[in-house]
Amino acid sequence: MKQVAALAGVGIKTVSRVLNDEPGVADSTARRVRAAVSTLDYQIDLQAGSLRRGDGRTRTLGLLVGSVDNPFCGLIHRAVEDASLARGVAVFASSLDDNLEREESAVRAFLQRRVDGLVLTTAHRRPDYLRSLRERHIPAVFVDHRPLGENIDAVTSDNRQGAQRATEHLLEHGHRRIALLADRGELNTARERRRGFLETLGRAGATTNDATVTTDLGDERSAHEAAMRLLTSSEPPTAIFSAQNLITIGTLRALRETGLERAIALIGFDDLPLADLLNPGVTVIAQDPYTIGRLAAERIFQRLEGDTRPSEHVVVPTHLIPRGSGEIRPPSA
Amino acid sequence: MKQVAALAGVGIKTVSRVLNDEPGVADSTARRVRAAVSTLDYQIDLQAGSLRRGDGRTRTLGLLVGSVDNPFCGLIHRAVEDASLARGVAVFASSLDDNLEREESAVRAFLQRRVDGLVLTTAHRRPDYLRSLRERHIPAVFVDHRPLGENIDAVTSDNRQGAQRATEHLLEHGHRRIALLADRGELNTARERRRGFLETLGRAGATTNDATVTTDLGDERSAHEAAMRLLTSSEPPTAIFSAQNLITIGTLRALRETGLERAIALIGFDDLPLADLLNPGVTVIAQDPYTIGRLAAERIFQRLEGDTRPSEHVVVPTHLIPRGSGEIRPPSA
DNA sequence: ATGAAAGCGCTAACAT
DNA sequence: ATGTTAGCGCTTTCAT
Repeated sequence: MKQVAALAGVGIKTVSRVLNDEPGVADSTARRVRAAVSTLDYQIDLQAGSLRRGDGRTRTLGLLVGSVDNPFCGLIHRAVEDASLARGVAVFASSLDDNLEREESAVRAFLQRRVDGLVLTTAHRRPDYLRSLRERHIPAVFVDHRPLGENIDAVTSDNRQGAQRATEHLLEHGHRRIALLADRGELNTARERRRGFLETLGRAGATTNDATVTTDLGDERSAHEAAMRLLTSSEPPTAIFSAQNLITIGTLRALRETGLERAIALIGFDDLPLADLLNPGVTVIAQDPYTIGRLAAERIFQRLEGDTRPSEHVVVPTHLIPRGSGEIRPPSA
Repeated sequence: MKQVAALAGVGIKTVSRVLNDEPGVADSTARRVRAAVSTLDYQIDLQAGSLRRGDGRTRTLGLLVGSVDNPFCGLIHRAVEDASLARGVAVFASSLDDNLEREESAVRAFLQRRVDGLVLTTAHRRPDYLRSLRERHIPAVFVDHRPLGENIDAVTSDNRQGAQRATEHLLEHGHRRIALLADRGELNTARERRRGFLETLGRAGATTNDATVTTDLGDERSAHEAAMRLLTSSEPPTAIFSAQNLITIGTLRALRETGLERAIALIGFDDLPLADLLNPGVTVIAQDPYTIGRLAAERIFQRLEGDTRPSEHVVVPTHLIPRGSGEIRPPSA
């Protein structure tokens, strides 16, 4: 900046003013400064600026999602990016992998780089770093998974209602023996979905014995194994509710292998690309990850602009997309 | 840091030494410092440090990919993240959207934040910012799309060879009237794939008239329209080579709508999730985005460690995955 | 083994 | 309208 000032024949504060579009610079001066910037191919150092700036802002956000190579997370990421780009804010992205330590170190890395705010998915029930964030007045919004406790901004899908809807749909189509294949039990999304499932069954007067609940399915492979066990058992269910993306895929493969894809109903939580082109099409409870990310980013920026309203848990509705697999009726019906 | 020093009863340089694991601090002193850090919940400011540090490194990388919500890009991103995490480096991620201006401003945003290196996908043939990067000695590696010119590190798929392989596969199965549905012509990946396609046809003695080439298909919708036009024409092809992800999906929908999915062969460039569960399964030329990202990140870190070997274009092989759609024979055969 | 002082590139505050 | 000076939080350099 000193060099630019020298070349333009002005003081460095004038260069700073021009580059930050501050008022009080004559047009002719501004032009000379811009010419010098261009000649020297100068780029301002935002980091150095943030060190001295009144608000201390780095124009940087930290984003922690399940994994950056997961389509659901990709859309959240894209929404956060879109909202940030419009405000000249850059986004650090990291993957969580449902790993408690990874989460801690990712948040630490963000703090050490002085991000202005955080959009976080958490694997913790009560993350330790929440206190640090509050002390530093760094706004955080949780997406997808939400920690316990009050006073926390969060945006999630309506997991319970989505699971209810799926279960009702299967009941309406005559099923009574429905199996749930669910994610790791510590995750609150998984718990909410299981609760919605069991409550709906209970309300319909189905005994719990009618339902087989398998939890702690962490990946496609374990879901596949669990589904195979179910399908080859002496009393297989007439319908399956797979409460997560990868679990749905594992189940689909098992159905295909056993040739039961037209005999046993399936509804999956979360949409899959190409789900409509399969035969039968896969009925799903679709989430809206872009909206989740957008709302989370908007909340962060509101907080950064001084919004001090009480924190809020925003619940984004899901919707059922019937495509065939969820409309299969049980044999007896 | 001053507060930590005061609490621990040492000078601030000693705190700095402890936090950076520099030698020359007595064990007992280090313990006192760490206790103070913990009491005050202090996190070092890496940005401020980089301002004064000899190498000026920010421990930050910029990543620009097609779009962060694209599964291909997600895997590149994940690979770059994995390599960076191991080195204590954080990653800024941005989406390109095949937009020239967006690319320029993303790179500018990275430079203003003083990233140590860049992993870039480009929509330009000759990006202007290359000069700036060289002047600043900021290493950059291009992934997927590569700019023209020498002296550029890049990691891409073997687009030409992959297209050759797809075309040969269709020829071997008896096809002579093969249509190519391709991406925007400016993209060098698209050009390479078209070249591989046409060369292979030529070598087989097929006249160019036998091939219908449609280019500039930017998204799923336009691909769908082009495929519908092709399939409902008076002389439809007996096989289609769709040279990109979204184009394959658009083509699949068109085949499904016209009921021709078992009559006309299809090979897609780039794998699709669930492609094996469709009926028929979708034969593809699979790329290896994780490897592309991993090699790119490794190259960046080599450069940062002082490697000055000549730059290199690393070509990652593709492989054909036969699943049914590509093995359909033409009616006459 | 430890600390004091200078300075990285910028912006705030206060000149002029 | 423009410039000067101090100082953000750290690391470097050089003392002790």
